[in-house]
Amino acid sequence: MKLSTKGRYAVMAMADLARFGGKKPVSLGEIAGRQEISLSYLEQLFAKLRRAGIVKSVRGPGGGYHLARDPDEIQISDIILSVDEPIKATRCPESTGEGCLGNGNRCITHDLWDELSRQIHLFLSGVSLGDVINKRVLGRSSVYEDADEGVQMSAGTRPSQPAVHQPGFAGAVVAGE
Amino acid sequence: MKLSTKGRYAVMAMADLARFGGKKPVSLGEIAGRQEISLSYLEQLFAKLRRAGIVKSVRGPGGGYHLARDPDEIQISDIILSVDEPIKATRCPESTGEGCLGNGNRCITHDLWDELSRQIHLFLSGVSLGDVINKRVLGRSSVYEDADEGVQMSAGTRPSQPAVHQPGFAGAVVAGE
DNA sequence: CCTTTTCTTGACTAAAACGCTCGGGTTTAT
DNA sequence: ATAAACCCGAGCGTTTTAGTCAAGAAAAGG
Repeated sequence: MKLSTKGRYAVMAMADLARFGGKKPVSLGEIAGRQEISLSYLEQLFAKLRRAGIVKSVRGPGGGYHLARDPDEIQISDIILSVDEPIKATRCPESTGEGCLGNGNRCITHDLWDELSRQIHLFLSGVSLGDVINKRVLGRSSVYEDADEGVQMSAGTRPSQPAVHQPGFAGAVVAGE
Repeated sequence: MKLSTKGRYAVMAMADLARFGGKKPVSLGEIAGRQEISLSYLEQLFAKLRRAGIVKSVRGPGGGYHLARDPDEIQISDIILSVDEPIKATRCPESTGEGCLGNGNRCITHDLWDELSRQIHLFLSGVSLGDVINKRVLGRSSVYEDADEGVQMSAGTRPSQPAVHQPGFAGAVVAGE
């Protein structure tokens, strides 16, 4: 799974839709205005979201988009996977296969990326649109020092220092597989 | 933080260095051969790793690189942060500030990306080079269903279904901030 | 019917990033 | 002196990103 600004825009737009959508469908124009995303770009995103079956469209004047399901039933990972294609595997021929390197041995770090990828997906599929619009996502707040235990790997012995977090970071990416 | 193949190569190289390094320094040529990474590219990576202080160089014939610290004291996040710059914040002026959008309100999804970014960093700073070379990173194995609790957000009520994992994914990315 | 609103689709593009090469240094052991 | 290795910066081809543009089709309202 790949997360870029495209995916972020999609989530923003979906959150907007979840907040302002009721009986009446919401037009892309409204969303574009509120979220400051170009209309044509939104059109592309919603085309994919519709094909993925997480929104429904109503054409004609007064038309727009509906969520296809309850906000609590739409995971963030669903949204991102709809708009950001699975991405090509850079090195490492296939997940299940053996050799990453030419000589046939699996690269030492393979499991690490696998696990990271899994963690990210786990996280994003553990958060629903409903969570987001109801602010059920913890912000830059407290609870953080003891949340440490939350992501540790089951097998890891960790004699090292307990994760100093440089605060100024931008984003995070995992590409390839 | 940003994760690309550059970061992966860096981690692979560092893992190689950790495994094959002893009293004698390891030359980039050896690493390049074993890990199938171009020598010149490795040089770039190690220049950054050296500036970050996690490797030490020995010049001249018989020279090469040493780890600057014990493998258990080097976190994967250290490596990645050394080679992959913090990246520019696409939208959202600054982490601490108020308005993401022009009108001054904070975008709804801001906390979500913040939290995701934090989770990834948390994960990667919870794994050391030592963990990687000693296979203390759990692979595509078991233990997974109950690890579920591990990444949930402290505040989240989650009425939704418990995270169906589509197995076939590639990687994962979070860009921006 | 005609017009307008809105979705629908596909092609195209400028700019950036990525992954990588090249060519030339400098240091130091032998 | 030679050669092994690190050191460093410029450049280069490709891909991805983020977005525009243009043309169309559906449906509501008059």
